[in-house]
Amino acid sequence: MIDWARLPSLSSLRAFCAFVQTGSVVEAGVALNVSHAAISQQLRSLEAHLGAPLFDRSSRALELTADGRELARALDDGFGRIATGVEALANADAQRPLNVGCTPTFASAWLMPRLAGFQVEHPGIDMIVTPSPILTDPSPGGIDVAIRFGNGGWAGLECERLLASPIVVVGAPSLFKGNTPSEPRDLVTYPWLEELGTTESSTWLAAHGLANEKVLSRTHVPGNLMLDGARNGQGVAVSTRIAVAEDLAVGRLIAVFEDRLDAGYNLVTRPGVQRAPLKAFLRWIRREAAKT
Amino acid sequence: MIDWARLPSLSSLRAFCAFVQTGSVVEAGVALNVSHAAISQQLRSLEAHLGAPLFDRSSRALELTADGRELARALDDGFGRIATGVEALANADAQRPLNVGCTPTFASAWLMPRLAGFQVEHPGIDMIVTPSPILTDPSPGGIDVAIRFGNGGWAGLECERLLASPIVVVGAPSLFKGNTPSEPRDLVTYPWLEELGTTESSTWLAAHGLANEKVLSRTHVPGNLMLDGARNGQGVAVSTRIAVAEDLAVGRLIAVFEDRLDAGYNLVTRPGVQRAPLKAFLRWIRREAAKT
DNA sequence: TCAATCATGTAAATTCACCTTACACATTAG
DNA sequence: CTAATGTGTAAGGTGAATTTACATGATTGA
Repeated sequence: MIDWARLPSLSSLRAFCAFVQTGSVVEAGVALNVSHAAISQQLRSLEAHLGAPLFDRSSRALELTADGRELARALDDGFGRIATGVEALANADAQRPLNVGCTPTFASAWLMPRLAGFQVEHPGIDMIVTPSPILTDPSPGGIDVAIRFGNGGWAGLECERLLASPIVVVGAPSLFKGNTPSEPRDLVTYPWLEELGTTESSTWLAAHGLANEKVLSRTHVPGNLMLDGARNGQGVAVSTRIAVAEDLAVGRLIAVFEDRLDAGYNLVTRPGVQRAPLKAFLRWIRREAAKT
Repeated sequence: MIDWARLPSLSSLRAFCAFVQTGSVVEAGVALNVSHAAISQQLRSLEAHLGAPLFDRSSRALELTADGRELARALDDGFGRIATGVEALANADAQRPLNVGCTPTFASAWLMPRLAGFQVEHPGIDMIVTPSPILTDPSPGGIDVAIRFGNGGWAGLECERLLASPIVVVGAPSLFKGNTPSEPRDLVTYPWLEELGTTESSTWLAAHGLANEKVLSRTHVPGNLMLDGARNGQGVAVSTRIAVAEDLAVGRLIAVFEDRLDAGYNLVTRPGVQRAPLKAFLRWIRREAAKT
């Protein structure tokens, strides 16, 4: 264990190290971006603290004493190791891929089509998109940012609205055969599709006073298949307007109900420091969202 | 060459290192003798500077991330090396013997008899006394302090009056046979003794208007033998009152002339920092001189 | 040999990084 | 549940470090 109290001020050690490396008080000042006077005083205070002369001041140019050279070696080693460690961290940090968590639906409908643009802008940053229907929290070394649907309120996380998007219930035109449901209750006569691990359909039904109704059928499918199924007319699905925007536009799906709630997709991050790649991604995705 | 601009503040690195070693913010504060809040802020600023999360703050006790552990290793190594270097220097410095330069006469007459007292007070400090008739300057790694006769004015050195002492011309009673000289001129009829390498006799004669007088004889002897010769009645010698005090007191020598000049012995040191053993010696010798 | 230049030293004023204080809040233990 | 413990944050204070301005002494070149 290091006895910090016995160490001289780190500034003075740094000044000494810089002086040794540059060979002059003036240049050491340049290296540390301070005036030569600052260096001069630090060197003096270092000598005073150690109680040993480090320089032979008999000529104009300072020369190291034997003691001084010994200390110089130690400092060069020590600070060198520290600098290396810090650099390594900065690099490792920049290179670890950026991990984005979101729902499979959002990933395929909104994120993936745009992601190429980000990678063109930031060729150095590798990415992992982790689609998962369940809420996975950002964690150090894991997910950097999650894109979640909802209206915030996740404890211990920072949340920022990315895109407002109403919840919609969709189905293929072939499913309704021109007989579009007009009441939520009408939907219980249709088969339902639901993402594995979620209960969005129940939640939606409950929100519309149909908590105890039994629907025709419920099919749980892996996330990315839910909308595929809906497009094929296999049932109705609860989704978000954003996720099905394209399908609605080309008429592949019909939105039979749309909730005007203050909900949407959010950027969810850990509070505190954000590493550089994450910051770049957040800047980019905010801009993309604003384009919509 | 280290790129100092890229390094985070050394204080924050130190705080992080202390935190790792102690395992808690509070204890790190204790180790560095600051408040826990100071540590907390430093850690935060370090994370911000590096742009990488170093801690998992999900529970109360901070836990290091993988990045954090890596940095911790680097810092522990680096600061460890630095601390070792500094310690080594402090020790080496304290152990190198203290080197005192003075004239042989002063050494044997004044310094050596008292030196035992110093070594009793400071058993850890080894000493070298380097008697030399010529002026040897204090230098790093060499003489720590010189004790010189004169009245100052040595360029580039610090000078402090230790003992006032007139110059005296002495001879053995047997030499004068009761016929003590009363005029400086009378002395040219006696044989002279002089320290090897010095010209004190000529200086003294010149100072008394006898520059061109030829004396009976001049014998140059190694320093410590000059007074021995004088005691044996082999001639007159120029010395200082201090150096012959004992001889005068017991009547072994007679001071035939005494100059009342502002001269005496001085402590001559290099300006700047003084290592611990030197400081102790200076304190001691000032006290000894004051006793006289 | 003399000024001109260059490198370092010093003093005093200033600034800003760092610290303390004080309070808040969360977690763990009893 | 309350108390004890550990960390976070804000605001304000302080001193270490820095700058500025000038001095000194060495070196260089005319």
